[in-house]
Amino acid sequence: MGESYERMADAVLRALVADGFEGASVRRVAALAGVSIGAVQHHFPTKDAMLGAAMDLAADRFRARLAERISPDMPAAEQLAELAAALISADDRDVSVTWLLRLARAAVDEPTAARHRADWLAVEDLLRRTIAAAAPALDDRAAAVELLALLDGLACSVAVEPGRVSGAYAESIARSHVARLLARP
Amino acid sequence: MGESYERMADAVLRALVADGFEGASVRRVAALAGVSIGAVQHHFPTKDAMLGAAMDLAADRFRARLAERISPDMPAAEQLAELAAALISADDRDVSVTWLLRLARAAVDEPTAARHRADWLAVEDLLRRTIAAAAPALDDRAAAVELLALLDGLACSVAVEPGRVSGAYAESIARSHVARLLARP
Amino acid sequence: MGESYERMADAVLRALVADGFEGASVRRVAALAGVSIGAVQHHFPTKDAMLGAAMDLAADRFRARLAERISPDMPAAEQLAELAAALISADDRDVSVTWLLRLARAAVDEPTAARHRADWLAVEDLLRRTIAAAAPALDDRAAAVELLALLDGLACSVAVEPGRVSGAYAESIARSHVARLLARP
Amino acid sequence: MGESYERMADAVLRALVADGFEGASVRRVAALAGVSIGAVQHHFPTKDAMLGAAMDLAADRFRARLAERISPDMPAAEQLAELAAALISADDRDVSVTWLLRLARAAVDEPTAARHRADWLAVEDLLRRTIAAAAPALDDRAAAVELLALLDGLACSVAVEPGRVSGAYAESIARSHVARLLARP
DNA sequence: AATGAATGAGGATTCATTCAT
DNA sequence: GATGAATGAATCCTCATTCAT
Repeated sequence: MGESYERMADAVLRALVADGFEGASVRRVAALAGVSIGAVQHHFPTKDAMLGAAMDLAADRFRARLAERISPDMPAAEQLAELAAALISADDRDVSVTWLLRLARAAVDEPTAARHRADWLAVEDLLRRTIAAAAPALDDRAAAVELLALLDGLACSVAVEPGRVSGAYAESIARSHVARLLARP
Repeated sequence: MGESYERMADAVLRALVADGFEGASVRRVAALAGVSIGAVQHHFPTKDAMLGAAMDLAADRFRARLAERISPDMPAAEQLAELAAALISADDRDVSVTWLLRLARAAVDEPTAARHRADWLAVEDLLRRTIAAAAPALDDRAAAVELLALLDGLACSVAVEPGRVSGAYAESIARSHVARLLARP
Repeated sequence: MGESYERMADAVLRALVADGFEGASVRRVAALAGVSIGAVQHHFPTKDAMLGAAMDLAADRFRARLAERISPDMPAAEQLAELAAALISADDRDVSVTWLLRLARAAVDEPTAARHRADWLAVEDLLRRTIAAAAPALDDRAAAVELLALLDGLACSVAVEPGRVSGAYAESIARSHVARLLARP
Repeated sequence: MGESYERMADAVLRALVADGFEGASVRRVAALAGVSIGAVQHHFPTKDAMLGAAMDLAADRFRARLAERISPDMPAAEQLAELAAALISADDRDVSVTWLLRLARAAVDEPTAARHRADWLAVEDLLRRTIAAAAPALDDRAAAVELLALLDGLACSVAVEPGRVSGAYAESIARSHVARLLARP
């Protein structure tokens, strides 16, 4: 991809996390990356492409984090707990803020919504399969939807209100939820 | 307040829900409300005032909805279930989208964050008190935080991915969660 | 219309005549009119509107010129000769250059083409009626098309090659053509 | 010259005819020719060179057309009629539009004007000599200027208003004009 | 001969805001 | 209470051009 490409994508992410979509102007990104405006637009022909690259970068980082934590050799129950903890993204504000910004944009921008739907369908599916493996008797669909919604909500709380809900507290709640879920009769 | 004031505030809300903060320009609001630009700025001296009015309008509508559903005479358990159902805002996309937009903005804008924190602290408190009344043996803090996060997540899902999570499905999940919560040993 | 509106439209015309469409940028027009960029765009929301206003201004000036020269009391033959002389626009380079620029734009821009066609159909019609009045035996259609094409060509020559075809020479050619036309057996 | 050179020059012509000078950007030409931007600029170091190549190409095509139609063995009267018909360029919109674009540019750009003047002086001269050969008694200068202006005007009409003046109608008018010219007492 | 990165100026347009009416 | 003129900064984007490969 080239060195400066990544520096630019990272600059977009920083601008996004610092000031939201309003702050992610081509000018500011160029300044943050230390390149010319034209250079930014050479790599990202349109602003949507620029934002998309930032979203992809955040997704990549999130997936890398996930791969670090979870291995296929773990018991399914443990995998589920780790998955839950990872989805809160408590330790990486960049990822959680970017995700939240994309979520809000998805509510008012159809292309973003399409990508968000595809991603979240995949995450729901992953949760379902893991739940089914760990507790075959459950209604895996309902359990997955509930768990994913809970994790989304917790991620929002940690990102915006760390004073009310700390990352550690959110993680403990998520782990309790998973434990209770797998213990259901 | 005047008739045109409300028409303008409603226009802000519509612009916000249609296109997010980027679409809520003074121009567009004036066009949507069918008044001149100057008229909008006569009532909302600054853009922040304009957005604030929209947020207040959304909050008012949400509170009205809540008051319709819940009466102090209900049993606490029933109050909790109704509260949960209401917080999903499944039947009023305007409210849920506006709330989501404000949430995302709170992640990158401190004044917005301050107002959001105050509101959500109050909601958590309301949930805690209701939970404490309905099931005194529980850890009301943890239960309230978990429930609120779940409802936030469900509201997001319904607003952005109604195909994956319908309003009715979200409500059934919320009611099951409350039922399980109150049934804990 | 307002005083500054006319000053702006005139500035557009000057920019157009000085440098063609490439020179008629909003920036330059604002500078030429001595107003801010925003002021220009307050009156001309889009660049096409700006150019259209300039075209209209040129058309107005041309019509005023025409009205000065021709009165309904003149004999039809004299009217035709005056009309021909006026259509060369030999004495107003602004008008002839603007007309030529619009003609070229009409070749590659459909909206401009539509307006040009409507105008020239009307001019052809005026010529036909005048020819029919002055020399009823002629094929007025063919005579009008030929005369109009000749005048267009002469106007181009005078505007671009005054050294080869002076305004006076062009007018004498046009008058000879009209005289020969009306003398046809 | 190379194969790709011609493909590029042709792409410039197509871009020019499709959208005028504004559409003839290096980018668009590269896209139309299916080559890289750098490739275009390798052959045409500057944009003016690129436009010049397109003009030359159009001139070449026009000259080829002329050579097809006219031979030195024809009677002068016939040569004149064929010359007139060819100058309308009724059957090659690319040529007539390119010529019209250059004409308009000549009105506001001195270098273009210089080239246009040289070309048109040559054409006038050719017409004069042919007229002098066919009808020695005429004022060849005036006749040539009038004929050339008529043909220019007809070419414009056919290029921009084919609905009002078809190519065939323009040609018949031109031929009548020549016939009348040569029949003058 | 051809490519693509990089530049920086300039394009039109939208924006929130001020002010006089 | 309402209007519309005016401002100037900021928006994204396209442009022609240079340079290293």
